[in-house]
Amino acid sequence: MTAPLVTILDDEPEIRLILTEALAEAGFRTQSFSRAREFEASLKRVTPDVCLVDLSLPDTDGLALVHRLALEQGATVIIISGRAQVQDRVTGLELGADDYITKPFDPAEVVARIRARLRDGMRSEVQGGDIASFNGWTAHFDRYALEDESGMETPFSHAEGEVLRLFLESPKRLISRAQMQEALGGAAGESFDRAMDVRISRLRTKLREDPKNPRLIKTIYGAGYIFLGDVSWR
Amino acid sequence: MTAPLVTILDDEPEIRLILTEALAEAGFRTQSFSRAREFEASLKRVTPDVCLVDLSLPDTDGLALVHRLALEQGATVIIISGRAQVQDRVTGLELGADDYITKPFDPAEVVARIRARLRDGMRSEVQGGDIASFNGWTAHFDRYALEDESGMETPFSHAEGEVLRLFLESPKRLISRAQMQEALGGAAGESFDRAMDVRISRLRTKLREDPKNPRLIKTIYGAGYIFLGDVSWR
DNA sequence: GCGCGCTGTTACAATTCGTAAGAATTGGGA
DNA sequence: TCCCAATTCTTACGAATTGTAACAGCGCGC
Repeated sequence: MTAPLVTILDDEPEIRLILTEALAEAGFRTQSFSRAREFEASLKRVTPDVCLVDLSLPDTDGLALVHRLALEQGATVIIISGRAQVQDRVTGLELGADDYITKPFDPAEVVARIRARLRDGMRSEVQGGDIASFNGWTAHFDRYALEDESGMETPFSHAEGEVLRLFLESPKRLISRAQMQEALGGAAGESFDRAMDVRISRLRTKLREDPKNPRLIKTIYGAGYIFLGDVSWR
Repeated sequence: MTAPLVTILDDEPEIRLILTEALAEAGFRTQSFSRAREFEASLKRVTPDVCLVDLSLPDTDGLALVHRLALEQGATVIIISGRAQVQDRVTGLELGADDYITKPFDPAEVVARIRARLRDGMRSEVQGGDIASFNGWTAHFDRYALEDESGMETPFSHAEGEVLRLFLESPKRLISRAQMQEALGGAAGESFDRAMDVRISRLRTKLREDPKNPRLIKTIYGAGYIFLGDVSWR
């Protein structure tokens, strides 16, 4: 799978530089343009996944460009503009832009917003199911099954999956009982806390833990639990 | 076509009021909630097109809620928060939110951003034909038949087709029982819900699912169903 | 009218998951 | 070291949820 392509259209060289660097670091391919004419010409050759467009361009009406891109070409457009008035933002968005970021901006936020746009392009596509491996096991959350080293699968229930996911999301870190209740949606204070023990117990069984000597799910007496194991998500 | 449904989750009554009015004026249907618990309960009945969520809720960790909504339920989430730091915005977006608006906000901008989200929901819905393929099967809705890998066809009924289409239109996403009733035109509350089980059971048979270990139509106890399988429409 | 397939209803089996209760473990203090 | 109370584990049980077979009503074509 090739990296997503992001184009930058801005007449200030400094902005182009900052964005190019930040995007490259985030793993995107980039192309940058200082003039709308060149940019539009390039569209005949490639289709960027996201277009960053500055509105205040010397050679074109930025809004008209956005409109062409977004509504006619169906491109994903994020406006980056120095104009911060609400009215500007509203018109930009109404004209078809997918997002509107005002200068000065933080590159990290730009990256996060680009990712958000790419995500909902993905949503209908083959979303890479969440799969995590640890110590010989592979947890397939998409199909609710735990895979053995030998390839044998043991199904797990929704409730068990919630616990397992919580562990795999914070391995080698103490997870207090309260945090777990919170994450599992249980209203705190109730007698629900005993149910949590049972969930963990059942999960341990499926992971074939030795009760005397658990290797993956450790109990910290009086504090909570800690999941050991080297997790890698895919 | 009914107006899009936007839900508001915020503990400040004033904010709810402002948003409700602005959204109603913009032509949306709205539902507002002050507590996460109620909100999540309502999701079992309806599927909002966009969820506005305030992060600073008294009864839940807002970010965890956003994560559940966005990644597990596949909902479109816009965070509305008083926290304006770049770091907050980035984490919110990384966790799956589609947009992040900081207070104080202008209702007009909120409306514009909601519209932007709805637009790209449309974009992927322009799927054409009446034929869908998934995991070796091909469903021909035009002639009510399921085609095997080997080309063998099994006819399916109208009722079975409704269920199958619903699944194929939202693969890898939880579909609650209530949503399914809604989509299948069943008046809720009646004993019709058992009929739905039967439809699904029959569909499973035609898909030759192993009752002990279904691979395509998974049951999420207490929540609904989820269709795994990589769907492509033609 | 008759037969056939579709679909909802009912009844009962299977599964999930929280609760309760007793057993086991832990850690502190005598 | 030994004992006790707090905490945690495990098992059994039961309520709620879900699966599915069997049956019945309906509509349609012949």
